[in-house]
Amino acid sequence: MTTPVSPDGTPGFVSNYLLYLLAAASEGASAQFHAQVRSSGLRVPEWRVLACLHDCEGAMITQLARIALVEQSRLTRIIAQMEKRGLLIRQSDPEDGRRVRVFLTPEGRALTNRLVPQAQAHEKALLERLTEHGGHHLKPILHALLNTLEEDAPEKL
Amino acid sequence: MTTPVSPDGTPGFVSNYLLYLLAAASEGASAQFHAQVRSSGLRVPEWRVLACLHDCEGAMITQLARIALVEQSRLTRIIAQMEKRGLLIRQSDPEDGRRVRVFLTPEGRALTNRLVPQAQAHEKALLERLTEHGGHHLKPILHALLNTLEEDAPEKL
DNA sequence: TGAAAGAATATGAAATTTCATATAACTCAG
DNA sequence: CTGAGTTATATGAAATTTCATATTCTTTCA
Repeated sequence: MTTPVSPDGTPGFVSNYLLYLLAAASEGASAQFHAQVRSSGLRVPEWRVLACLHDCEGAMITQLARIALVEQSRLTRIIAQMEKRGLLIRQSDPEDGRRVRVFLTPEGRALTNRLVPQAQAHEKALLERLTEHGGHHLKPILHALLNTLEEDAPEKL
Repeated sequence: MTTPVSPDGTPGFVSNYLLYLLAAASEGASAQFHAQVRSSGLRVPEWRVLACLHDCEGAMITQLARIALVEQSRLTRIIAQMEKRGLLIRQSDPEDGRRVRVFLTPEGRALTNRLVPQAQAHEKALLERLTEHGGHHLKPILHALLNTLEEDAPEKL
């Protein structure tokens, strides 16, 4: 997270490189909340799955993988673990037998309903600390970036 | 990357959640360039190490880990692999025998000097596509975010 | 219809990552 | 100058991740 500068103080390439800034911002901004996630007994991708299901119960593995930013075969195993733990269940789609739809169990939903407000509170606090520095620009510009990226992405919905 | 919406079209929590936007933006923005990295025979953390060394030859493992956003023991092994491949060398610091300082080999430097301009070109292109959407705000606000995070971070320099 | 192509998920096996801790080197108080 | 505390790096072992591919089901279209 520390801004890297050369020994002589020259700013260098990395410290102002967009992809570094994005990765560092994502890591840094997430660090505190992710600690809360872990102390709730979840790993980050598991929390992401729960958050996605909060919005989209019954989503397919592939959808969840895309939204949770996790590779599909990895997500399959994560989902399997979470099912064993009783956080969610898989159900094959009667409309299309290839699809597996994922649903929260009551326990999973309870955990999700505890974490989502924590996430929102954390977000709020973070944005408030940024107001003096144009914090209200942040989300809009990230949306713009994502939209721009989707334009030319070979992304199958 | 796809904006997740509920089946009924309700925007949902995730699609406007800051930490999601940051992670998705970072992933999405990096995807194309990281493909170039891999086709140069490097994995992403290896590229990050090279980029850091480009700015800070002779950095310590711990510094590199922090800047490259990689956990220390993992970086130790990545550095070992890169050394075997002849991209860099380790040298223990005569001032302080605990420290290991890392230097590029000519081969490593050549690769770095090929990739850094590619990274810069990619960044430039991306920012240009964002100009209509306030792209010039992006880097400043990310810097502001990082600064804010550093303020209260227990970060040892 | 039924064979080929396409999609969604699962899985084996190798490689990597993580976590805790070991090792080695330094600092400093007494 | 000695030992407790600290810092930097390394490492063992378990767990996870990756990559390629298998499996299962669906769609297409000749």
